[in-house]
Amino acid sequence: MSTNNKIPQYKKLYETLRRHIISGIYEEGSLLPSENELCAVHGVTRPTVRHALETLVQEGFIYKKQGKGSIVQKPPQDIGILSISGTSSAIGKQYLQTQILQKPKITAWPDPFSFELSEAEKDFGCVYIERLRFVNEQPIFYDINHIPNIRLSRFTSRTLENKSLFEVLRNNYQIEVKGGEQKLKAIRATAKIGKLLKLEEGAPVLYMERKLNTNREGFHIYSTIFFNSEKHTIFGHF
Amino acid sequence: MSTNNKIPQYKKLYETLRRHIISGIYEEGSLLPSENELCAVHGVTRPTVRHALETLVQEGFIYKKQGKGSIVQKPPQDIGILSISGTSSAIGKQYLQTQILQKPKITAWPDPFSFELSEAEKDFGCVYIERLRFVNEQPIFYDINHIPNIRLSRFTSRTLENKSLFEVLRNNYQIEVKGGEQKLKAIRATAKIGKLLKLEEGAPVLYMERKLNTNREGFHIYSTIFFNSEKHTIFGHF
DNA sequence: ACTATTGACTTGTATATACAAGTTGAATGT
DNA sequence: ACATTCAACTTGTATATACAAGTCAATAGT
Repeated sequence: MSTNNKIPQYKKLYETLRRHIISGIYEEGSLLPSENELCAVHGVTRPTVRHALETLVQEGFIYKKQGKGSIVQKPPQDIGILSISGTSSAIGKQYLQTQILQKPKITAWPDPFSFELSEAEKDFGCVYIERLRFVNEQPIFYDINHIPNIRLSRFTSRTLENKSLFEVLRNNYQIEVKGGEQKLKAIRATAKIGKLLKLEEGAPVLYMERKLNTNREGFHIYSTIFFNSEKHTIFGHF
Repeated sequence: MSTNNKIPQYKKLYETLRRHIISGIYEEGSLLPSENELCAVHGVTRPTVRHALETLVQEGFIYKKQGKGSIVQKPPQDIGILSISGTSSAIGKQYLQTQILQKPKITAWPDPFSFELSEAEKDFGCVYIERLRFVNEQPIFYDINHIPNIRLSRFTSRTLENKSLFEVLRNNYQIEVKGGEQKLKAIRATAKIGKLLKLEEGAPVLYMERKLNTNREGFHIYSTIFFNSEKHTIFGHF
């Protein structure tokens, strides 16, 4: 079979439930099957089921209530990461467009680099991507990404247009973002940033640098983000 | 006894280990006793010990490595919440001073309020606190806090000067912050904000609104923060 | 002197079971 | 008609056990 049996059962169950929640099989606010039902259906014991559910709780897909059950939540965009909350209306994916300014390109790490790199990361060089995102045709989000070039075959030829970078990494390379750290600042737009985000020079811009951890040890995603917060807000769960 | 036995064992063990880590009994990078040792010492079984350790992992106090053990990390300031990272040097608590602009004061909720309130929260009114924080005598952090006035007896008479609000809530009211959501913006300093943070009017200021969840259901902490990011950065884990 | 293997540790996954505690709706009693 | 009790669910906590898999140092073999 294609889905290897080396994957632990609790993780398989987690993946299944996660897929179901994302695909909308369970309505927001509705109950998941009870733990005992899940045991019966998937042929595992309750601790295993609970392990899977705990992971879903951690990532915000469900919350639990004793005596009641596991309640499905509106799936967050990403774990603890960002979503954009507009002043006008909720931003569905249809309104968010992504333009690739720099296609994935293999290069050396910038020197100096804002974060400290592990040895493995230094040795392999990195993949570099620049994107500009639009909400209702207005540029609001300019991000520069550095990803270590470790076991990312054919990554540079993948198209990221209007796709989530995280989803590509997850689906094609089994890389999952697990958390990370970030630095935040409010800065004045430089001429370049102002031009990209259609702001006058000197306008306040939200600036962030982030280092994201993944399930691959020593493999981190580094992003620098410039955000036009004139009409929109960055919204995050944690 | 004073420590009630209704507290689950895994939680007692968690509290104990947490206290030990914070007090510095375990050096950063060193190993915690193995799971089996902890079983023997505390008279519980491995799943119980593992439950306690999982909680510590989630909160960033330790991380685990299969075959090796549980490794102690530099305790984070708070769960997923903020710390301040200076340009000059690491900021120890000795350099961070807090001035209370508005002592805890019982009042009605502002109307309108940035976040939606639960019924219970609306009914009870709130406690209002304003603080200004200094790093090396420079003001960098102005925060406005609203806390629902539910079972917070004698809170208004407590002194918060140079104490963590979270620690007071945790130690005196058993309220633990569990996560939350936030909105981020970069704005121009108004006259008032500029004066408080010693910035010229119009200078970029990092603005955030946050709603923090706690272990008390329906009890949230609401904060509005203005941050002077001229020389410092907000640093956060998630 | 160097390499490979073994064994004793560690954490990770999983089973089977039991009872406590919170929720809910149906049955019961007034 | 209404309130109370109760039974059948739910998740929460905990025990006891087993084996898999990763780490590391001592041991044995060359």
